[in-house]
Amino acid sequence: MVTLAEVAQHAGVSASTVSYVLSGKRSISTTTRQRVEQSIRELGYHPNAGARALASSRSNIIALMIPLRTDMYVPVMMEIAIAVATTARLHGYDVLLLTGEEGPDAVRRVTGSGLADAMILMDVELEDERLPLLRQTDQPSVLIGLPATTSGLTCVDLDFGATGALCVEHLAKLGHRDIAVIGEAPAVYERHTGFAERTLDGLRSRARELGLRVLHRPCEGGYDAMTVTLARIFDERPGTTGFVVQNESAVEPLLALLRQQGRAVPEDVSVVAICPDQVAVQASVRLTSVAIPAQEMGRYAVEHLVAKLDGRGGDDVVLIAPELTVRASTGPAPAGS
Amino acid sequence: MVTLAEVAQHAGVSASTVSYVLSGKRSISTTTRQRVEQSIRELGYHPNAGARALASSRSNIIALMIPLRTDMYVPVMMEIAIAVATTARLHGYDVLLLTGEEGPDAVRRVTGSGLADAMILMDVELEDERLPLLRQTDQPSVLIGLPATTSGLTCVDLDFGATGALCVEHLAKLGHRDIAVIGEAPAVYERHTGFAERTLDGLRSRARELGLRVLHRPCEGGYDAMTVTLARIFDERPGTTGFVVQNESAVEPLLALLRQQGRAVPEDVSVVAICPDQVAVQASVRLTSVAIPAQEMGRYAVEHLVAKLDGRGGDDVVLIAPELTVRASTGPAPAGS
DNA sequence: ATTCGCTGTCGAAGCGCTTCGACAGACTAT
DNA sequence: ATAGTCTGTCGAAGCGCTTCGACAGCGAAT
Repeated sequence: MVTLAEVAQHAGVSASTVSYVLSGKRSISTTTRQRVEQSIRELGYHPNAGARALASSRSNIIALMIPLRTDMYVPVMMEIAIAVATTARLHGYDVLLLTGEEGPDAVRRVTGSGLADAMILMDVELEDERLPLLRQTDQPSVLIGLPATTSGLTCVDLDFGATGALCVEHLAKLGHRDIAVIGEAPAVYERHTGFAERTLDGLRSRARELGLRVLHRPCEGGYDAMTVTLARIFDERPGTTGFVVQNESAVEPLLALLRQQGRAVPEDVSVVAICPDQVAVQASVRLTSVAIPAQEMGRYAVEHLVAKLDGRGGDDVVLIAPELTVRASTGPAPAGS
Repeated sequence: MVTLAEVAQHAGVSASTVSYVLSGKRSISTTTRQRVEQSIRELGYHPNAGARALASSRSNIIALMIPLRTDMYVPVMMEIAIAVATTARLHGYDVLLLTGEEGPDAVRRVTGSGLADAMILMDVELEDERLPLLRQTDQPSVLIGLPATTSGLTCVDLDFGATGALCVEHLAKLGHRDIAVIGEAPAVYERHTGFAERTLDGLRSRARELGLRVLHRPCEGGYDAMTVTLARIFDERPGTTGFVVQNESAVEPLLALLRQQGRAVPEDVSVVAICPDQVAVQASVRLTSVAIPAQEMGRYAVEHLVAKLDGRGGDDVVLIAPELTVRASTGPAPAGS
């Protein structure tokens, strides 16, 4: 293992000079710099991460806490994780992967040990146990998601309220009057993750303004659950022609069942989904959808943290404006309805 | 930030004693141990990761290199990542998330800087550029996947050869004679990731022994590609009654198209998939499938590394035996065929 | 010619921990 | 009673780096 001292000796300078070449924190003459850089290359030197962290009290690592559950939003989480890792590298940071399993203890461990300089938390609940710890520590953090109170915190999320409103507006514009919302599994509402409620609130209040009727049904994914849910919906509101789906594992079952019942999409029934673009494009009908901006959230989170670690920027709640992409699953409401 | 020295002072012992309490590397009297542990709790002490890494040349971190691509096997990769993170924590390790983007440089960086004690590599190609580096370094590593030559390496993977054979055996036992294999996208074969070829080889040679006919067609996911592929298959082999699908994004399109063409599953046509259980269960027909043992691979990789870091165990190639779960998509071949 | 302020370099201290050798004291075996 | 063996604890060295203050050398300003 090559050390700073060896590089220094090889280049005929002192260790501190090499360090300054590396960090750029003091000016170094061009000739010296080149000589040092040459030595670094020749010897294949890599600074020791531990020593660096100890001396500078900076680990150049960002911790990313992902939910343990793999039953929901897997592609979204993956996309966020990859965006975080990629963006972090761009700024010279590495990413430590934590699972939600450890809960608040993980936060304590990371802040206490100096393992990471900052944290990104996903799957934030309204009254998340980790929040008090984040507020106490002076280590920067970003939440992906929105808790009940955000004072002293930095958050980024899709504006789910606006998303709900946007979906219903689109359907209204096409002449649909009776809207059904296929929501997340009941467990999601019980866990108080917030985004599902926010979507619903935004959707309902816009629907009220536009004079639409809304029926909301939580739904586990899969064919069996969807069969029951759909039957109930058409029972209660036979005139339903617009669907908003927020559960990606309900999308394909819904389409299959509608087909099976002889209801054509989009001629008889329109469907808007809130899901990653990939799901929308790969479905059996290309879905009009509002995408979940996973990449953008991941990138924003890292960039905010980097800025904060550099002494720039403050707390901040960013709600990303939803964008609705029209594809093949929505069309004018049928004349007879 | 609380340091070892402060704990030592608080407990009225020397710093080294506290260190030995923490590591258990020397015997400590019960009374002293308890006093120290008490102080640790009272002060909320967490050892500084950097200092520890520097002094012990052990970071207690395992690096996990995941592919950057999010177009394939996302749930599998996520499951592996989570299994790795969870298992690692169980053994006192944390996980550093690297993307494949950096390629061999990432390997150099990690081994050179002592950022991690060991690495797990996913998405291994037959002639992977990272392999020479792994062979050089004395840092333990595990590949998830199988390169062309495995000498001096540790690998774990599903036994895709046996998987192919198992699928074809199952169909043969049910009386199917004409089998079509829906493979991965052509790009996968060109990238030489190996598993697709191995599946095919195993499948073909078992089919030959059993006297079955096999037609193999690579296939991009999605409905349009599947439509073309399926048409060609029934064109060339109208008597095809058994399908083996290795591309999870082709599964649902295939089922939909078969339904649409009036071919009932499993009465007219049987389908075996090679995919995560979750996909198999959530499909519109519950699929007979061979699962990809993501958790098991992740866990094995970590446990092997931990053993190696503790000075136990050596190089080793582990191929996990496939298990076929019979669900609702396979049945006896139709009488007339 | 003297002073001043740069620029570029060096030496040394110290970050918080692990680990090695030393050793006091309590036992056991002779 | 003596030597030998443990057990439990301590002090000190050092891991490889960053960073602070010091300072030599130089050109610009007086």
